[in-house]
Amino acid sequence: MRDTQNKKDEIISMAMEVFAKRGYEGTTLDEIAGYCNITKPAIYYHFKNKLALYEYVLCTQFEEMAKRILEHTDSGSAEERLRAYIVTFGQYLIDNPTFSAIFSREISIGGATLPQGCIDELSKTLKRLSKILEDGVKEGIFQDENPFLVQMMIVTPLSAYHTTKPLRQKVADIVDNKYLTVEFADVVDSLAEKIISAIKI
Amino acid sequence: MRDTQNKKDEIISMAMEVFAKRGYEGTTLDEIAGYCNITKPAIYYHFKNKLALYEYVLCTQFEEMAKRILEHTDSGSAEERLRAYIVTFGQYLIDNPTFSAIFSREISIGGATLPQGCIDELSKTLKRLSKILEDGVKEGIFQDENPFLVQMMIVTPLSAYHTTKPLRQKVADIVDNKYLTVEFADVVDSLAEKIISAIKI
DNA sequence: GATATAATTTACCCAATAGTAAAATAGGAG
DNA sequence: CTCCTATTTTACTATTGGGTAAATTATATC
Repeated sequence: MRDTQNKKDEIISMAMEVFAKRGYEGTTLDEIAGYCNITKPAIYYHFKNKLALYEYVLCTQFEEMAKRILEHTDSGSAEERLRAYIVTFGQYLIDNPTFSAIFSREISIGGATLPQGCIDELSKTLKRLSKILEDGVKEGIFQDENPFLVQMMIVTPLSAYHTTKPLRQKVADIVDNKYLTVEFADVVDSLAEKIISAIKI
Repeated sequence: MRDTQNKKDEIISMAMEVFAKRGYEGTTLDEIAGYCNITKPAIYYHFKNKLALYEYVLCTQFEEMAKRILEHTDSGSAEERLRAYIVTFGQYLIDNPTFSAIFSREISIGGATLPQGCIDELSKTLKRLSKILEDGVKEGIFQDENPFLVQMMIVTPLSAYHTTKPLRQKVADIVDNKYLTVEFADVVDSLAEKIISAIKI
């Protein structure tokens, strides 16, 4: 048999890019197939249908993201773990540049079509964040905060900042030039400090 | 002539709902027409095509939002104006419940397809925010901050929080129940205090 | 009431696209 | 070399959905 795993991986990788750029509805399997130098029915050999491919891509990403966050936030003070939570998420976006568009779009429809697997992974990260915030309160360093809001304050500005580079160029004249050239990694660090200082007692 | 403006307004209103729920690509003109109890070609009498309808809806909303923000942030101390900026945006989402989904989705694709009119309106709000932050620095109460990031810290958590109510229900068991029932207006106030405390000296 | 015009419908066309059936091809095992 | 199975292609179907032309209906004005 031929090396099908490579081709399957290529399909997944290209699918991510196209889904990120065009959204689920705007994506055509022909476009994905084209990037992989295969034809559409070859995709159907590897995946049941378009939705299954999308959900596979989505779940893989959510799993990987949750795994990384949990790994990096399991020890240290509450403040250290909160910082790690934010920075790890930011680093995940850097390492997976197509994820932020897909993630933002799913959030924008309230996760209505998010497969259960993704919701479970999201739950894991939220649970971890809740624990960190709770521990911070016990340590006497954090105020009591709504974890939903803190979660939103972390993931949405970062993924949006990541996707809106072209938009910032278009409104460049409005703002001092020094802010246009900021590295995303610095934005992540800056956000982490702001959030921590916002919830510290 | 019949009262076409009412019907046109109805089309716009229904179009907003459907675009919010399904995204641009996922929206069909037949669905919009159905909600208005008319047929598809009647939409074409009022609008050139699907894109023109979408852009009309989008621009109308962006204009109204920018207008409100500018009106409410033109006097007071930098801190007062920053708080007003955040609260006015939050109130706009409350008053226009379909806007947050549309807005988030546009942000998620980096504003790539955003018509120039919307970019101009967005620029106005960003310019205002930059001015507020600058004034705060002059007043000696704010640190020097990246206005792009502050803008993201305001608009993205609020619009995402607003759209993800169904998602929060799905992960309800993870988090203390008291956080599930928080009113959105309180979330807005809470975010405003956090952002202000984060950038204060 | 007749006429003009505004608004809407019926009946289409056409392109795009998800999905399928069956043939073709490639490569490994015997 | 031959057979078997995995993989992919060719050729197709069916449907959806944006868009249009022309007929139709309603309404205001004279």
